[in-house]
Amino acid sequence: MKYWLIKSEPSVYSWDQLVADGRTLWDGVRNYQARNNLKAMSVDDIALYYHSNEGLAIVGTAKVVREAYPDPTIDDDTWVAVDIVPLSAFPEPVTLAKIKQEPTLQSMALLKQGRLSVVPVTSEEYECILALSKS
DNA sequence: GCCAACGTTGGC
DNA sequence: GCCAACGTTGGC
Repeated sequence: MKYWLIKSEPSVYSWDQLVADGRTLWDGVRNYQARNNLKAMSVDDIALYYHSNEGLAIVGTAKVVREAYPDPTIDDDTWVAVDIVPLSAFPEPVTLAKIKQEPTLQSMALLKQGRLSVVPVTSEEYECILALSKS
């Protein structure tokens, strides 16, 4: 079991939209590092769902239900997509500001590599964020 | 809306 | 193969 964090701009595809759809394909990744992270995902891995640009917070968790396959939105098998379903919505969104204040989370890939849209999360970081989401 | 960070492209 | 120029992302 691995943990990830995936970013989406709410104006493009929000958490609410994911919940409404029940399932979606995570496509459109055009960055090699992010692509490699997508490829490293396994079924049942959990991804924290982060709203970038607006919200600036992790709002819930999603589960990987299909491993990387060629991105159907582009005619180039360099790029891949995965399928995810919503798992649980956070009672309290965990904001970026909060993450920056938390000593345990200082080394998160989210902070180190701000521009990467798919980043790995350690189990320690995951547990910490989960705890913050309940406060 | 601005700007910093950083990945990618292309000329040499 | 290096590095400058450029484009994109995302926080503020």
